[in-house]
Amino acid sequence: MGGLAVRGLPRVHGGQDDVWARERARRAPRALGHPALPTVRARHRGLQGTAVLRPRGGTAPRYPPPDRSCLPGDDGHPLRRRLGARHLRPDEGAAGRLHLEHLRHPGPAQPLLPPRGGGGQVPPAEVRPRGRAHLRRRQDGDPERPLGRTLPDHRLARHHRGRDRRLDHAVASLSEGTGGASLTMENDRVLKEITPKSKDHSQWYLDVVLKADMADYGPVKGCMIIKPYGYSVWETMQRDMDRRIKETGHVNAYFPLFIPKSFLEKEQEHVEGFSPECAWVTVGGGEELEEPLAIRPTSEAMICSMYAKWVQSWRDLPILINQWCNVVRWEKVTRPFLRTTEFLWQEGHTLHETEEQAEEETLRMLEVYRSFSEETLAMPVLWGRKSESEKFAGALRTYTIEALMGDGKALQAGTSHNLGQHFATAYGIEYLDRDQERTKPWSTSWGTSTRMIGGLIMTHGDDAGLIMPPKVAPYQVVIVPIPPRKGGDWNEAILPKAREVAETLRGAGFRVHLDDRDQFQTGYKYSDWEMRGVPYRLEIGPKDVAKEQCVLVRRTDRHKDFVPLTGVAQRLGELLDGLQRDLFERAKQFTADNTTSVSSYDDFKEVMRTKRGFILAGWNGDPAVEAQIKEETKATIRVIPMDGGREVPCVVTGEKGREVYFAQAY
RNA sequence: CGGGGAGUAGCGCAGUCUGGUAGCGCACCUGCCUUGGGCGCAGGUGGUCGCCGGUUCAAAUCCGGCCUCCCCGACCA
Repeated sequence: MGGLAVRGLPRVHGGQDDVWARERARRAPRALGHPALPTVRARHRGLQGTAVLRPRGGTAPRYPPPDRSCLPGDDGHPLRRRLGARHLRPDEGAAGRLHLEHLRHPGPAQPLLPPRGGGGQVPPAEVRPRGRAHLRRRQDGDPERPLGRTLPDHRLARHHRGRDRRLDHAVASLSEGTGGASLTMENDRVLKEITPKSKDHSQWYLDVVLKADMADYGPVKGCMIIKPYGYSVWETMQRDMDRRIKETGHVNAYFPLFIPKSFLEKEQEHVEGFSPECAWVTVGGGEELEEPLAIRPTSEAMICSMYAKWVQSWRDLPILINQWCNVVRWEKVTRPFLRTTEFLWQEGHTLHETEEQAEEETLRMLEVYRSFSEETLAMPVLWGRKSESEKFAGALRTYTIEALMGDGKALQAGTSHNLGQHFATAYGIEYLDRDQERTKPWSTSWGTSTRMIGGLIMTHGDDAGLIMPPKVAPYQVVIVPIPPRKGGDWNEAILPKAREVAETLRGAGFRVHLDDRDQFQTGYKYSDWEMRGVPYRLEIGPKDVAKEQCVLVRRTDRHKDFVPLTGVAQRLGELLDGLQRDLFERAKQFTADNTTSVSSYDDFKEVMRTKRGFILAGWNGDPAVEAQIKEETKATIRVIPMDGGREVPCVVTGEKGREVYFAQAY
């Protein structure tokens, strides 16, 4: 967050801290039995409250503090979270009960009002069936009809058949086992509401995205809602990427969403590439527009048009502008984060005097993407050049980073284009150079999007749900206080200690959440936070309080560390660093294990039929051969190594070729 | 855009074949009870059965049309 302070403006999250002071104050009296303030109003007021100016500088926190204003499951948040599928638990025995789970924001720790009816007894209610049936029955005027559910025999039989099938299904899904769950252990009571990765990778991905509360479907195909938990990841990624972009000399700006049709049509190759997926606005203010407006699929057309106006002299160069925005591409097949009709991204657009400078810029940003992906997301990537058929519409050369996903398919996670002078020509960008010659500048563009979140999920997640790399985790640690056995009030001993630990860790700059919901048992909370990928869980119970210690449990393997409370912040920092490293190494190993070098086309096909992954093979440079391989194996050239690749025979024709990476693309 | 599957309560589903009272589990609400890996008991709330039309005394159910979502294939970040 340190880099985002703007001179003369208050820090936004200073205001957030203020919100939290109010929140704590709000909660305190409630525990003593006073009526709670209306949560939503309190929160709302807090958000609008005056931001607090805080001194800049000082010790930079090890991890940026979270924007806690909108995290679900956090105290007082008005949103509730609902979960999906349930499965039969094996140890439920004959009862065959189906289980439920649900999260909500915490209610008061103690009842605010005395129980109704004196001793908490519920007055006897009229016995009625559920649902609406009884209402109609009242109306049918037949007082003799029994209350409760009655069905004609044949319907009753059908009903039982249905229920049996349901139970059979539940039992069957259990006996199929847990696949390759890294967290599976004896007596694991974690319910499987997530399809195992090994069973159906696509379904696993969707389950995780929805149930970990990252996103939800909207009313329009391909337009998802990024929920607070998911958006928090994006914000953290944004902060990190934005810093890297600025460190390399760029500044942010914003260009319009609507692009006149004529603008888009100026670059031939560009418009051909994008017109199939363009959304058009043809009516405004109730009238047909004279010229249709494209909703930006990318902003080259708009930005280059403006650059034409702005650039007169070599002294105006380079222009180094980045923009954070949404774009729309009308996709036929959509998946949350990976391919959505509307998505959020960052697009940089630069102008340079020489080809060398443009190329240097293109490669510099490729390196920014590579380091961001590997250092921040712990997502290892291959990087290199795209083939002609895969390059950006209108570009001279396209470079990319590609990550290998768990199902053996490659994900393009960021691209950087040297646009040559194509766009300068098309949009009439000219300037007087140092020799007083009229000259066209060289342009570049580069982008990364919310798709990276999809890559993040698939790179690290397991059968228990998400695994968040510490650097982008909305919560780096969640504190689960464990109530005392028998009668003890956890308000007295455990919670105060837990709050103290939370404050200590927050003070050390960690993103911390204290899960003090009292309507859920600890086991439920464990599973819940595991599903959402929180890197470390901090347990603190009566035994721990007595020993002045706590337990830090790692998300990946549930390894436990018993840590004295005095050194908990330092230890947590080490553990998070370690986990960030481990996640990267683990993913890197996976990529290495699934990169196969082949010398015959038969081997190529065999690998694509079985394990897939990256295939390193010779290619003679002929687009026809590339197309043939795609046709026959689904694999495309993902990356041509920066040095052009080793000289080896072409895997199809046997002619002289260069070694390139193939894979099936997302 | 082709092939497959699905729209019934917040979620997961039965019921549709054979038209005749809107159901189950969980979630949610209330009270009690529990809490070191998804507690338990009791009582409650909640649904124009995706939309439009048709057949019928009567449609979640039969017929026609439309829409949406998911999965697998051809294009893209």
